[in-house]
Amino acid sequence: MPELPEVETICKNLRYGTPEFPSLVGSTVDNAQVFWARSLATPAVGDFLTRLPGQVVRGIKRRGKFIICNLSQDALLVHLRMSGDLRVEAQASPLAPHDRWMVDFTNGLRLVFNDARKFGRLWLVNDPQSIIGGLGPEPLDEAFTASLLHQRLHASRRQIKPLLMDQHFLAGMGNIYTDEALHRARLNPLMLSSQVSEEEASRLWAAIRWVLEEGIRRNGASIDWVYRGGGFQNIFCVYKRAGLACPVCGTAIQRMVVGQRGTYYCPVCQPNHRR
DNA sequence: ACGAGCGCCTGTCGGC
DNA sequence: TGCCGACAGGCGCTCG
Repeated sequence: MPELPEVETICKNLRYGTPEFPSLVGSTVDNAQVFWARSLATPAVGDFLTRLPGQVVRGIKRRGKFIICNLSQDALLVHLRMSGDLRVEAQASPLAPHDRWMVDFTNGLRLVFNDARKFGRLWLVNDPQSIIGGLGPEPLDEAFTASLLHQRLHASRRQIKPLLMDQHFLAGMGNIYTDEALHRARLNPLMLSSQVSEEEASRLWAAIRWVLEEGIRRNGASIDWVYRGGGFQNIFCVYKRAGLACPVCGTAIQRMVVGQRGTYYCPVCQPNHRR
């Protein structure tokens, strides 16, 4: 579910606070509770519960789709996967269905992880690199240039869509933003990465940056019952729009399956010339 | 070095 | 109304 812009939005709320709650930064952990043990990837629950109390939140950042909460000793890493969500609230608030774990702070704040599908994961580690070390470039970093993208595309011969969604190739793209970026760049999702020209790579680079930046500007996309408040879904060109008119040319958007994922594209704007 | 299939889970929606 | 399959923002595994 959440892709880079949704994760960034959640991160910002934790880091800077919201109208309702202040930033988590500076808070000291009082205690933690785990309601669904499999949400915790590492360490074992007992370790987790004893290591956390007393640690202070030093900072909160994002890498790809990971939320990294730097503590005085360790780092807390959260991956939301398909349906995960993090919220801050007062400790008097009632728990909600699907709450999987929570951390209470000595200042009365509570961080809660809600995850209907139970795919989300949490790690408490000394070295975050052990978890996120294999991630590809950060798409909004200055270091991620059009020529780097072109070069990396030519390093493999894969269908472009699954490659863009491979977190080792590029960190943060998911199903929605990939479909939107490919449409904006006028590239067919099945196109082989090694056949993307320099000009096409340049278009794709600009499209990736645009959809991610616009997604962040609009606080992500709200699709289901989670991630309320985002607005990116209002400007989808292709995603979940099968049968509707392409906003560029008016042709009916089509759906196909690529790499086991529902894939939306315009057959006219994104023709499949080469395979 | 690839892609396909599947497991992990719960909820929603459309068709019959 | 109720049941049943398809599908959903992700990712790691095995198997050709």
